Amino acid sequence: MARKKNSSAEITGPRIRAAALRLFARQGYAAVSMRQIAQEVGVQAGALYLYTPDKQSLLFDLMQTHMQDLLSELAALPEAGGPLAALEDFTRFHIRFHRARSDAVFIAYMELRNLEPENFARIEAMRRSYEAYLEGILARGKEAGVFSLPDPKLAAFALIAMLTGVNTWYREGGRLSLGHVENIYWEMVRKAVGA
Amino acid sequence: MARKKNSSAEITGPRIRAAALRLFARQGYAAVSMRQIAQEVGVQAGALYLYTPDKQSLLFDLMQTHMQDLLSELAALPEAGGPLAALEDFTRFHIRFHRARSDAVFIAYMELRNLEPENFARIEAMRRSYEAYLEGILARGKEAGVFSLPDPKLAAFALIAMLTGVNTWYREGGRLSLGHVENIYWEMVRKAVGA
DNA sequence: GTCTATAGCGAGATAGAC
DNA sequence: GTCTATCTCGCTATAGAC
Repeated sequence: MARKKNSSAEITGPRIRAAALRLFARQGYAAVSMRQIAQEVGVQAGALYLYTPDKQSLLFDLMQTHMQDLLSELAALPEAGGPLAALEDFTRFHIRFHRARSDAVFIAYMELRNLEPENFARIEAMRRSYEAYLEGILARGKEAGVFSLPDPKLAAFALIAMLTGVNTWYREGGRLSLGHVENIYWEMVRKAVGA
Repeated sequence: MARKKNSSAEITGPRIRAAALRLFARQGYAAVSMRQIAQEVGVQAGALYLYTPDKQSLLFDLMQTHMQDLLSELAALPEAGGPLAALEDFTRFHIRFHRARSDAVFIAYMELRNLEPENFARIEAMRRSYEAYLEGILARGKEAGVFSLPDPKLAAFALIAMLTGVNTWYREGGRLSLGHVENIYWEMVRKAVGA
């Protein structure tokens, strides 16, 4: 029989992380107090330290989990036929994944400077790995003559920035559905790489 | 005869703003203390309050000045012949302007959430005005049949995000000069709008 | 596992000497 | 115009009761 004495206790950890994610995204890591997080969860501030050694670790956990999810979902994408199909899959995946986790995306970009050097290096390595995946698609497409682009590395930076930018303006229930947005951005991406 | 008694005093205001700009960009508004700013300038914390009523006003001044500079330099761009030339001018202007003020750009984007509602609204209005300028170029080009793009508004968002992204990776003395980067991005922009 | 209480610190802002 | 000194507040993190 599974332990069940206090079911609410067993989900306090995830609830703390969820509250921290929301608050860090809205106000910024430095501006959020542990008391605020505790209040959001419905516990006292001291209780948080049963789940995290300190505030910095809480931030790092959120960012690390986010980047690990990103890389593992990317790896789970079905194999595409050629560079053009792979680029379309990447484009649609990037928009959907980032849109679904706008708080984590915002934190992973904005709070890098609040990480201690060692933690920063770990997150950066994962980010570079993600960029390298796209750069690989672009380089292969260029070699195969499918894409026409001057510099795969810069193109990867440019496309990722462009696609992530959807998060700054897209709102549920607006003029366009996310599927429609995907189509429009995919058309711009396809043209930008000369395909 | 101009007042000259204490020349260092006359430049304390600008030095405070410069120090705040640097520190806010590197550590974030909430993480920077007035004492830190004062130390950077070489005065005591209390002296800062001769130049700003409080910390929030200091942040708002920096952001407002930045946006005003952006809009006035944009307005000072020479008239371009057609939409294609106007788009190229905008592209190169955006990259150069933002690259030259990366601290202010970072703050203007990241610290929006630390502004009081009224201040936020003022900065947002200026940002929308800048976006509208690009959207106008794109809409005119689309109507004239020079550009082929599905949605001028989304294209404006996408291109601005893409161009601003240069700031996240470009470093002086790297593989490419800024002029070279401009050329590469301009080629991607031109293709993306189907010109 | 959560609470109350608090230690220890540093923050923003102000008062008054010079 | 700048300094020193200080008020008041809120913060992170910990101790110990339950």
